[in-house]
This record gives sequence, C-alpha cells and structure tokens, in this order.
Amino acid sequence: MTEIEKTLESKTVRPTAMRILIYKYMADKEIAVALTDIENAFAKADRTTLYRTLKTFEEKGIVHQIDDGTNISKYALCEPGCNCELEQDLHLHFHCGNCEETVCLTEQKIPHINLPDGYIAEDANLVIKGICEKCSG
Amino acid sequence: MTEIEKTLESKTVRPTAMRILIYKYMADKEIAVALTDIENAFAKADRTTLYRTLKTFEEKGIVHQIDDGTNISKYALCEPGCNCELEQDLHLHFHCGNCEETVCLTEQKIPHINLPDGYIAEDANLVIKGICEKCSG
DNA sequence: ATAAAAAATGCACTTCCGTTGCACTAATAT
DNA sequence: ATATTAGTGCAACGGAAGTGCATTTTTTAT
Ligand SMILES: [Mn+2]
Ligand SMILES: [Mn+2]
Ligand SMILES: [Zn+2]
Ligand SMILES: [Zn+2]
Repeated sequence: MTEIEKTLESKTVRPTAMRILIYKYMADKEIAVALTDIENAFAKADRTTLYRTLKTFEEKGIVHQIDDGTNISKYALCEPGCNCELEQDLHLHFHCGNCEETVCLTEQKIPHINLPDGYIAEDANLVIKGICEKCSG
Repeated sequence: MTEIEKTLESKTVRPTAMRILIYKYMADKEIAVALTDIENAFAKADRTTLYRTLKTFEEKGIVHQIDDGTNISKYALCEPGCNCELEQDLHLHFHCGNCEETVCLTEQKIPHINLPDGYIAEDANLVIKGICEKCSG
C-alpha cells in the first residue's frame, strides 16, 4: 500500500484509482488548482467525478478550498496535521496578476482582528494580489 | 441640483435618472448590495443598465466592488475622499452567515502583511465570516 | 431650432462554472 | 452468490457575468 493510499484511508476516503491520481496531481503541483485544471489533466475522466472527488477531499480535510477572488474555486492539499477550520491555522493566499497562479502561504497566518462590538468571527479569508516570486524575478 | 447630482458630476458621471435612483438606493442601505438586489428594487429597469451603471460607478470611484466569498459581487458606496486602490484605505468586510448580509467595516483597515522575498503586494482582500452585530444580539 | 454626434438604455443571446438527478458499474458486506 | 453500498459517467439545469446590436435619450454643433 502506497503512502498516498495510506493518507487517504487515514481520512476515511477510499483510495480509488481516480482519487489517487488526483491526489498525486495536486501533490506534484506547488500551486492551487481549479477543477478545470484537473479536467484538462485527466481528459478521459468525467468532470462530475473530479468535482465530487474534490468535494469529498474537502469534506474529509484532505484539501482546502481557496477563494482567491477570481470566482473560480481553487483547491490545495492541506499540510499534514493542519486544521483549516481553526483560526490558528488560517493562512493567507497569494494570487499573481501576471501568471494568474494562486499559492498557499502557509507560514503567513492571518492576523487576529478586533471587530466592533457584537460581531462574532468564525472564519476569515485573506488574499493578497500582486506579483509572485516567480514573476517578479 | 441635488447633492447626489453634484456627487456624480464631481466624478464625471452624468446624473441620469436611473443613476440617481441607484445611488440613492445604495446610500439608504447600510449594507453592500448585489446586482440582483438592485434588479429586484427596480423591476422595470433592465438588468444590463443596472449592471453597466455599477461598472461605471466602480470605474469612476463612486462604489467599490466587494468579493465576500459568496461568488456574488457586492458593491458599496465609497466613503467621501476614499482611495480604495491605496493600501491605507483597504478596509475589511464582514459577511454574516445568518442574515447573509455583507458590510464594510471601514474603520478596520487591513493590517500590513510581510510577504516572503520576491512577492510584491498590490492589493488585498480580507473577509471575516461570522455572525453580525444585528444577528448576535 | 435643427441636425449630427455621443451617450445611455433595452433586448437577446452567450459563456462559464458550479451543481444535481439518474442510470450504470465496481466494490464491499452478508 | 446475493444484497447493499459507494463510485462513476452522462445529461441537463441554474445563476451570475458579460457582449453585440438596435433604439432611445441627451448633448453638442450648425
Ligand atoms: Mn491554502
Ligand atoms: Mn467596503
Ligand atoms: Zn506569477
Ligand atoms: Zn447577520
């Protein structure tokens, strides 16, 4: 049993062929991927399957969904041991206006914000737009 | 000439009847509005006109577009003298999971973030999700 | 005032992404 | 071996954003 299969099973996701391929695809990429990206990478698979795979991965805490402001949902593998729901694990995301790529900056946590009275924070999303390290070189 | 007409003209936007109505509608609301909201409020007007009015307002710095993570673009009037493009004027937005409303927290500026080497920030979007002051009461 | 030009509006249609229903197939449990 | 559950594929739908073009309204020039 491979490392990936073990990872999936540890999150109670059955390691089907398709799921292993998608996991591998995402692990090899250092950037967040859209459904369309996966669709293009696996042309013979049906979009619905890929879509539902991402949903399953998300529900089981294998990936987290990223809203980078492009109105296209992106996904990235969670770090080992990450708890995306918890405030302490909320990292920011960077979207490059040049290459259009979105990356997790997992080291950069979202700072705690003091809200006006009555407001209760449950989640936060911080996206920085600009030029990425690859494009600014 | 009314106050609103003067405001529009000062931003080089011709104060047509429709535009004045939309401006007034947004000024009366304390929350960010979607195109659909305006569409419902002015049922006899065509969606395209409303759509293009918002675009014009945005280009001329009368409103700013808000991406609150719902994948529905919201718009809110800019504060007098605000320069949304500048980092110093970037405020955060709050989206309530209960009433589904989005508000500008214009007092809460987005804190400056130190990015890894090579990353150049040009814009930022910070959305806090939770329960708003009206719903938490 | 009249005509020409420019701007705004309305209608129809398209595109894109996300999502769902249902049938079919593969895997698992009894 | 059979029943049950989980995964996949196909087809269609839906909402929201966006565009091309005809028509109307407003502005400008004559
Ligand atoms: Mn991330
Ligand atoms: Mn705002
Ligand atoms: Zn880049
Ligand atoms: Zn609320």
